[in-house]
Amino acid sequence: MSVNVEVSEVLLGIADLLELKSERFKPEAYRRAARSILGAGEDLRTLRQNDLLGAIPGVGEAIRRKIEEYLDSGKVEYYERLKQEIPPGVLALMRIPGVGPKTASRFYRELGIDSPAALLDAIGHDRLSGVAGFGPRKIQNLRRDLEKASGTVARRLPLRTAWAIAQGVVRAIVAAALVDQVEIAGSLRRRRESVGDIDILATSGSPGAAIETFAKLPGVRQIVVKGETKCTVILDPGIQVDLRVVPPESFGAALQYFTGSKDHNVRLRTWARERGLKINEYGVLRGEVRVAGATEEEVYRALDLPWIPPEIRENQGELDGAALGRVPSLVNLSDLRGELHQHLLGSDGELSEMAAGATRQGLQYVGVVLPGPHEGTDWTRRVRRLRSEWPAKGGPAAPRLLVGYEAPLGEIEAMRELPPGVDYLVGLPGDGTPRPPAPAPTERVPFFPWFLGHLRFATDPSEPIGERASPWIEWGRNVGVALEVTPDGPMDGLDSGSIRRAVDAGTSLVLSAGSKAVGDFADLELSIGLARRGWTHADRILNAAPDPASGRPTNAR
DNA sequence: GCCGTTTTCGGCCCGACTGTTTTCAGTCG
Ligand SMILES: Nc1nc2c(ncn2[C@H]2C[C@H](O)[C@@H](COP(=O)(O)OP(=O)(O)OP(=O)(O)O)O2)c(=O)[nH]1
Ligand SMILES: [Mg+2]
Ligand SMILES: [Mg+2]
Repeated sequence: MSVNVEVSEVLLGIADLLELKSERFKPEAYRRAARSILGAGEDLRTLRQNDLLGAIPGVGEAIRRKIEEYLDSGKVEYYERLKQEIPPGVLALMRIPGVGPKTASRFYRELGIDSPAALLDAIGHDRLSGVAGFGPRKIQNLRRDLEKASGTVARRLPLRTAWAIAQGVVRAIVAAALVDQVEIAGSLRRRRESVGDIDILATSGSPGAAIETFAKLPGVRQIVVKGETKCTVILDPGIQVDLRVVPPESFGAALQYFTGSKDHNVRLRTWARERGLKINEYGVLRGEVRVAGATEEEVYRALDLPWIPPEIRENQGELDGAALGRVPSLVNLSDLRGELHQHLLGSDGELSEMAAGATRQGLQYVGVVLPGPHEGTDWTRRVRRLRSEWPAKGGPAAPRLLVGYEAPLGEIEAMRELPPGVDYLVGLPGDGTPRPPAPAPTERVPFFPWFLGHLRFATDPSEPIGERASPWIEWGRNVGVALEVTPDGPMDGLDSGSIRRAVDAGTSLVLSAGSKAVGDFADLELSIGLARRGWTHADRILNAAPDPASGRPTNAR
């Protein structure tokens, strides 16, 4: 587990314990610091070396000291002391839906209940009925959730999985024809590598009917909450989906609210308040008068801010930049000229499908990557056939074919010339490869265009990707090789923190579609999103260039 | 505990939904 995750968990634990002690403001301060550390995208040890721990938003003197204590000793004394005061099972009570610090501490203090199992037992023995504030509905809901939740852990979903499910839900909502505008919001719109739930915003002339329809969608296992403007359901695989419905004139304000992040929202709302304005999901208000709300641009403009791309709304400096009129210019889907990591499956007509898919996506070239061996007549035949069967005669719009050769990194590194018919190389470091080879002396490095592909720095989601990616990023810059970004996450390819470090270091990137079907380039949108989260400009991206295989070094030195 | 587009001290975002209440606390987004 990365040290950032470990420290975040300690801080969240402190927050829970303080909240059980009815402490005000401190719990939120610890939670904000924890979120900020996760979103920082830089290893805490590195930040500490550069004396930058205090630069993390929400980390001040006291939390900085606790982080240092953890880095030095693996423990935080304050946390250990707090834990002595409250049994661990009481914290587990707070994970039950609808049970917060107030309820959990009442269970413990008034009824001696110190774990979810003890709660279920108490309900079984009817010890809750008659206790003030616990009516039959609450008891019934608790029983249901306790029986259901035993053994299950709340898990976050990989971006790509959530994206596919969300598309399906959106299609179903649109098909029901009760909504006008629909947009995916929340962490999915911000393209976080993993998301806790799926958030969807809609406008509708008949919000009540829209919500009823949503709650009855096929695959809905449980309706968690359902009201006039919002509905939360659990889908069959145990995935939570939040739908929020607002009137059209509030769409922009609601999208801004529902996209988050929470810390971005809170900061924005605080700025508004300081200017005598109020921001909520219905608009920006001066007194009773709404001065903005239909579009996000309006909302930000009401605070004299430029629109901020969703992918960087993490309160990690984007607001301070925007206040100075500075918003980074990020790579767009339309900047991509091609895709460099397609494989052949051997199916009939796959090349025309691939070319057609590329054309639909507006791509000018497609790189088909062949595995070895690259010698002998067999290889020559494969390449010749590929080139001759590529539908080049499809008119001026037809994408060009590039041919790549992929092999284990050691083989690629040792190559002194490109195999016959090949335009570029793809080096495969292998799963979990901890360190790159020593950089070759400059004069021995031929300037072939190439990149590192199929990156898998972790073989388990708990492993620290960012930490393992760092030496490769540096190596990539020094050797002049790009690193691949795929939409798969969070274990494959680069995470956005690593991407941001790569951008800062001057390492180039290749954005791939991770195609699961021939000619399917749609998930390039997710790779773009990850690159945007890493504050990437188009000039850092190899396949945003008109001719990525021109033979130039892939990086400016 | 953190922080500064009038504060280095005094504030700390704002609203929906539920269950229980006879007017709102708690939880969640
Ligand atoms: N103003 C404000 N907005 C919030 C708050 N909590 C959540 N939001 C907004 C911003 C979030 O991005 C959005 C959706 O909430 P979620 O809990 O689903 O969070 P998010 O999607 O960002 O992350 P997730 O991956 O779901 O954990 O609602 C809050 O306390 N205040
Ligand atoms: Mg969410
Ligand atoms: Mg949500």
